[in-house]
Amino acid sequence: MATEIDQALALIKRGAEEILLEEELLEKFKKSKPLRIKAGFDPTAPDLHLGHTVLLNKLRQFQDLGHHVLFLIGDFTGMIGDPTGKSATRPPLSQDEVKKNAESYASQVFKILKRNQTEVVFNSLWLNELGAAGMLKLASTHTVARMLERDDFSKRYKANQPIAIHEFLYPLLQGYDSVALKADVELGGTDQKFNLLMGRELQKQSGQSPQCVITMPLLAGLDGIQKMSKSLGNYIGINEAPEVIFAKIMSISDDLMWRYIELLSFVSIDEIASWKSSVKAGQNPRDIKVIFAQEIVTRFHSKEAAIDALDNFITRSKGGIPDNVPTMTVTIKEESIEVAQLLKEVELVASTSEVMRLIKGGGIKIDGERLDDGKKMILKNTELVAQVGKRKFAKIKVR
RNA sequence: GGAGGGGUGGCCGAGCGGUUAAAGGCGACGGACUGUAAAUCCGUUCUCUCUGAGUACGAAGGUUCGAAUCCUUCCCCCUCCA
Repeated sequence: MATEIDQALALIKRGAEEILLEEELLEKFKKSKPLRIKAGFDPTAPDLHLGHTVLLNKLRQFQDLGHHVLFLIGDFTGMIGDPTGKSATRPPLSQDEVKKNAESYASQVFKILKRNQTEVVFNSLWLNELGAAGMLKLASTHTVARMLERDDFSKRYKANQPIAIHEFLYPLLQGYDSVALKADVELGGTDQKFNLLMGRELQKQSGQSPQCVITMPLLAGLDGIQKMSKSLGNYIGINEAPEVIFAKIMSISDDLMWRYIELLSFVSIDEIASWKSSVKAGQNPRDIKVIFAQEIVTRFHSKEAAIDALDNFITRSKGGIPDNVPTMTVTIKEESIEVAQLLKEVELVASTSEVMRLIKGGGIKIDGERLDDGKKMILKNTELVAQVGKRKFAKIKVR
């Protein structure tokens, strides 16, 4: 019996940054009844990327151990916007929008989580009830000095950056969520540590046994510097096309590659260690990336898609045009259209000015031929394959 | 409420009446090299009907032949005092 719990603990510990307090978690496991595992998410339109899956995978592990996941959508706290990072106050979303976004979450999240062990909850349910009086009572439990202990706040304070009063309320509300949900465990990124601990304190104050806090490392974005996020454009989305996911993984730097593998791969720790030693012995790290890219594409698409993506990748690296480039159809009124205009039309580039620039640098090819004139006219009823840079391709039909 | 400092292109940051689409750095993008890695080198970096034109330095007005640069009002941020 003891060994089973030890195994469970080991599983949960893998990849986790920190567990507070581990002994308490062990105690909770020993009670051998399903625990309530909480994790909070933004109510904004979700476009899940690999960074989110670090956390989701961990939730899934809890489910595999028989526990119950409380998937919290912060539709109330979303009005504040978590001050972590740079987000400011956001306009509140309408009920319809929240509902739509929740559905969108469901369609993505259940690629990882088990439906029957997941409960989707909205914090507006209890936070709307809290009222001004409740809010004041909550706010009175902590001091400004305590709030300034939070790394993010103190940095901004020292740097003379503004901190709005309501931002102080965010951690309190998130903590109150744990009270309302009677959470046993809360998961979050390392940047959430302060907020997660707030939950413990508030639970203690209201006589509950405090939740355990598990922080997961933040997955670095493709730039290797900032955390992965959609707004920074350094992400790999789980809904992206197989070839795109594959290509993005291949472009990860060698140093960063190992962090991705450690946080995202399901292969055993021993296996990863053997990869590392073979690279050390001279194997091309690219080969490891291929294996890893296959695993990820398989997870979110299929085995076949992963094989195709690899073929695609090989073709491209030889300078060829891959088989399955996306096809776009452009309908024009005139008899012909300028290439520059056309490329902008299909959103291969952001502006015609950009086309002109790229042409000067030799970055655009049409049907494999380098383009040197942005004003070249393309006639109606023609088809061509356009390439922008090394990675962007499109088959364009002009009608 | 009072005193002072500040708001420049994705970011940082020069410029403080004309030669400024705005130095420099970072980032980003393209090219070469390569393993679509790193490093390095070269080029680009507001838009458009692109060897020309139009918009741009918090917002709106004004002074001037000419303003990011001077004046007025407004908005926002920071510091100190109350």
